[in-house]
Amino acid sequence: MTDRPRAPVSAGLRRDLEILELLARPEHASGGLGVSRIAELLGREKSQVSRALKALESEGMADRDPESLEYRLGWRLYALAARTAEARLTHLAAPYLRRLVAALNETTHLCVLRGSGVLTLLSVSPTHAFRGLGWEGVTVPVPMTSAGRVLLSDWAPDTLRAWMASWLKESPMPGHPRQRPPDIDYLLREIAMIRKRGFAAVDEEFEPGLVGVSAPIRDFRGGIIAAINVSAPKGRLGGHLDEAGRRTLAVARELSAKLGYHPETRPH
Amino acid sequence: MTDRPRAPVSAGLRRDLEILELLARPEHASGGLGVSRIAELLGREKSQVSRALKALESEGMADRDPESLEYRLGWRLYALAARTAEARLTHLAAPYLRRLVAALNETTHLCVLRGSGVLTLLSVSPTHAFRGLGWEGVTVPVPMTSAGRVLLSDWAPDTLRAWMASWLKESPMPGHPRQRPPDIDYLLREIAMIRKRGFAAVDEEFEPGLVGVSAPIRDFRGGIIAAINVSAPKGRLGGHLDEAGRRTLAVARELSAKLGYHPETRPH
DNA sequence: GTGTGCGTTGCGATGTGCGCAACAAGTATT
DNA sequence: AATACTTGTTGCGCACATCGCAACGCACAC
Repeated sequence: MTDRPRAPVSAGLRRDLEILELLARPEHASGGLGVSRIAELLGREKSQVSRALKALESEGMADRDPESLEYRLGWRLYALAARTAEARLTHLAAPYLRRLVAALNETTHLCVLRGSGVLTLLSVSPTHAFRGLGWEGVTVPVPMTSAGRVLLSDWAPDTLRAWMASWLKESPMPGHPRQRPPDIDYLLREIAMIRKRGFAAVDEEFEPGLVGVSAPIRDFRGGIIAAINVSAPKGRLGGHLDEAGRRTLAVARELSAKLGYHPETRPH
Repeated sequence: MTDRPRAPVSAGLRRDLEILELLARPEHASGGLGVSRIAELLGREKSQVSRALKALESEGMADRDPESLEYRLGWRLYALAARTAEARLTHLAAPYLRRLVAALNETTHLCVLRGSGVLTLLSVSPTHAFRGLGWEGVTVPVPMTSAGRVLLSDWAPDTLRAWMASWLKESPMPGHPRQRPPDIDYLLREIAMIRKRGFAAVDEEFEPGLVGVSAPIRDFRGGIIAAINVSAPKGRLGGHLDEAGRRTLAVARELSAKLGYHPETRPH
């Protein structure tokens, strides 16, 4: 307020995205939301929300049910999303994940590093599972998950320390308050092991009773762009976690090859 | 310029979407675009484009390659869309099913793969038929129904074999003891035909006297997420099953487009 | 050296979004 | 029926964010 030297703010964009993010929350996605409720949840003036939503609707970013006057996400968002790099990767990866599911009979995920979290792009579940649906589009903390560690595993140690320090500052563990992140040296040792054997395994570090393995996906440039993850209750997968890791790694290597990766193309 | 009586414009949003739309163009999607080129294509000041893109990037709507300084679409679009795809489907499908009902005068269903069966999310019947209470919430075995076969139809043959094997183990045909599942080679041939002509048809395989056609629904990721099915007594629909299939396919394509599916999103 | 291309930044004038308050329309309460 | 609630939209003045120009930093070419 006093001496902001230059405030490169884009208030409108942030407001619009807050609204869209709210519409995307799973608990609202099915029903839709009205103006007043959105304004209340966001702590904004309903007049602003009304005008913003009208604009969003006229641009196709939100749809409105003419009867109930409730808003939901619009067609244009989906059209745009189809063109992202993530969509292409997801599409290529789907058959590989299905093969892994057929082999292991456990749910598999395709994950990427997004900002300060691990974003799940795609989940594929075996026949006996209730339903995937849970994790797509959701982010989980990086350092406690096998997928997150794999995604960090080609970084230099000092880069990693710096990243981890800033991550700790900005990530107050929303939703998982009891979890404490691992200390950095432990993480570095884990990552060294990941590089050695090619895949990561975690045993109840992220969720009690849950184990998981992950292996990296590389593209033609040689860097890690994504991870394939398998997660399951410890009772089912705990006994043969190592074998699951090797199979995951094998599938990840095939997908990497499909993306143009050659093992000698390692990054600098 | 002179007397805009009331201008409820949201210039910022429009500008941002113009930029995103440009980044989404297939010819740029792989390469990325620089600030000057975007400004030129849009006829805007490059300073504005620079600032707008900085904001978009900070919100995750655009990604920037630090080397080439080129922008492309960001992860957040994908994350927003992925979380709501399912809810959006159930909400959007109803009018399309009704249109199909109006055209064919037969009951139509919206089906998804859930667990080891085909779950019907929504049924729409013509006025003369019994209302409701038909199939919503009910699951039927995958391999004997046209909807089930459609839902499997973008899987690779070996994945399909593995899936089918585990399905046979865990699905003792509850409720339909006299039905024997088709052998796998037959199923593979059927699926090959589905891929070729775009829809599936079954003739009394699931229930004596019952015929049905199904066509796939794809979302912005390109994968099959649901199927539209038309089922009817053979006496009524059997004569023009092929035409019904083509009409179902046409409606399914429209719905897929509404969900953000672009045909060129298909894998090779 | 000077030429081009790129992307970023300072700054004043302009125009847009902000927030209050009034309004319209619908639904429950008496 | 009249009232008191909803919920969503709109008018309007002021403040401030954005626009567009111009200058700048930087890289590369010749």
